[in-house]
Amino acid sequence: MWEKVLAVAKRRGFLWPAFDIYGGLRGFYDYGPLGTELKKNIIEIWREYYVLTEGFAEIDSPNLSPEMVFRASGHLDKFEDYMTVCGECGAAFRADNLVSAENADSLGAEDLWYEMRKERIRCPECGGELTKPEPFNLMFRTSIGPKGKKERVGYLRPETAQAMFMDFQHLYRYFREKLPFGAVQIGEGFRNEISPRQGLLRLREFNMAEAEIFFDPEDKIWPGFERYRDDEVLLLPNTGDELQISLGDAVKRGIIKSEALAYFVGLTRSFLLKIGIDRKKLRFREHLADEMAHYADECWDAEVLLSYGWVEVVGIADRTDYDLSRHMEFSGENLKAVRRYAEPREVEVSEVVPDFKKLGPLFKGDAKKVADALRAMNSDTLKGDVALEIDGREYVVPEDSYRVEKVRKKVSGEEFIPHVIEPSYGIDRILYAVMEHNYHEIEEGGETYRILRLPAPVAPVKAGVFPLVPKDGLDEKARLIYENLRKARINAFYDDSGSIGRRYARMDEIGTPFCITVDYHSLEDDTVTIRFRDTKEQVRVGTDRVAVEIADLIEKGGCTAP
RNA sequence: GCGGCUGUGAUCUAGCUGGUUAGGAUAGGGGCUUCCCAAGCCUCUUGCCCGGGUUCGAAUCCCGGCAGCCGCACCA
Repeated sequence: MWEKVLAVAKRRGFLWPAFDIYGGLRGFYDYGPLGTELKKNIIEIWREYYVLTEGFAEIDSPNLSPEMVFRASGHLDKFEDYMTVCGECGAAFRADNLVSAENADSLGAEDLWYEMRKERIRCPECGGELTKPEPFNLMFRTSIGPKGKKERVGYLRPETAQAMFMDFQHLYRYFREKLPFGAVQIGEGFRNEISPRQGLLRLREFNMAEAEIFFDPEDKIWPGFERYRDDEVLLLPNTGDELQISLGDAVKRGIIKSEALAYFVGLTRSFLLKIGIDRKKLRFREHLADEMAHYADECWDAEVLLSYGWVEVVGIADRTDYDLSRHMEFSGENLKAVRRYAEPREVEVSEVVPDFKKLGPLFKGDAKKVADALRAMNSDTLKGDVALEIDGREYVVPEDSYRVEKVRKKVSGEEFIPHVIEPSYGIDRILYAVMEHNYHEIEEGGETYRILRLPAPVAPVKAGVFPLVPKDGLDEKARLIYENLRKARINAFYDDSGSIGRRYARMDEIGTPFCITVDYHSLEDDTVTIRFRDTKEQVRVGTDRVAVEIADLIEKGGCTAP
């Protein structure tokens, strides 16, 4: 099946293997003119959901990041696996899975190699000799800046998400310090897959659309949940069997842990159906504990049934406070939000008050550093002389150079690290799925007739415009209609070659929902026919009404006569 | 990365026990014809995955690479 879909995609200009004239390279595709348009339309509808409807803020950040970002995000550690290969049968294994040491996954190449030899580990498949473990990271590494001292290690991002965490402070302020809010980013991600396969399903450079929704972990009630509460979804929880259930009930029964997460399951489902995913071939599967990403606490994948089997197209993960905490730790910046009280409260807190009259003479220029360190200590347990270590130097602070005081303070709120829910969409996979789910073959007189039944809003070409025959002024009239459609920002396609049937067929194959034909009748009463892809029905409308009608039909999304 | 199968115009394919200008169909362009669903006629365009070897001569045999499919492994 995918061969057929990809064959049409290639022939008609949706997708081409990249670098084709040099033999191609696995895991890279070019989008042709129709594919680019289709992708654009899918992304535009995604924006309608996330940016226009939800009011989330879209940002756009670099593809290339300095190393520290992925130290903080965990991608460098968690994703640097050590691979060992069998010299006999060629099977590859993760070295840390073979050795019995408890901390195996944190060992380096040398230690793993030592362990492997100590335990006399051989190939679990055939008993052959294994090679020394080699680090393997799925991120593309490069260097930033000129060679030499100023050179820095950089990586192409494996997800767009990190920028939204790093920009948290800006975003928080942008949203007037109110939670929940969301940020989105649409862009490329890069993963150096060992073995890309199956067309668009595993690319090394791919398009993703991600949203990060920041919220107060004590308040996972989601304001707009009503919108999807009664939607029936097919769920596959990690604890039991597949079930059809409304999202409201799924939350009530604890199958999905929060309304917030369930909301994005509902939103995702609505989006996927709108762009043409077959509702019978869509389910949401909960990750098993051991397949969860290092940052996730709960994760539901939207999966679509393709000829390859069930394929993940969207991951909706509860990333908790993992990312913000890590970036706080690695950057030293404060990435917290404030939970404001209705009324500022008076609270009594104990505080360390350094006595500079004593500290000054004692520590001279270091006095301020010492005082800061003192203030940072737990005032409840502080007593007596205090030994401090700052920047490798030891200080002993005598008991009489500070005091602990109870202070009454006005507190207007408390700080906390927001939690994050992340719906992450693989655009390329979705685009392929939309094509496959809408690809139909009809046998007609021994010939195979292909129709791509794309919903009108995603179809790359909205309308074909034809003169029934290219003479007697029919062609001029058709060209005029074509021009008018384009002026109305409707992507139309003019064609006067060959027979009318052939032209309809061409449009059907690329998923064009409507065809407008100028016939001899048009010359008399200034009407033309609109032909509907899915039913081949035709209706007549006035020439001056065409652009409005088509715009209206696209809006409605259907592809049959009204 | 390993193993199996495979690679001929845009697509499907013939040729592949080595031997002239690689044949067909579909698609595509131009023209004729045509009053609504791949009709017909004329005409034209595009190809042996890449590199090396064997040979007088390679699409054909051998080696390597690249790519595709399937299986294994991997997949934050």
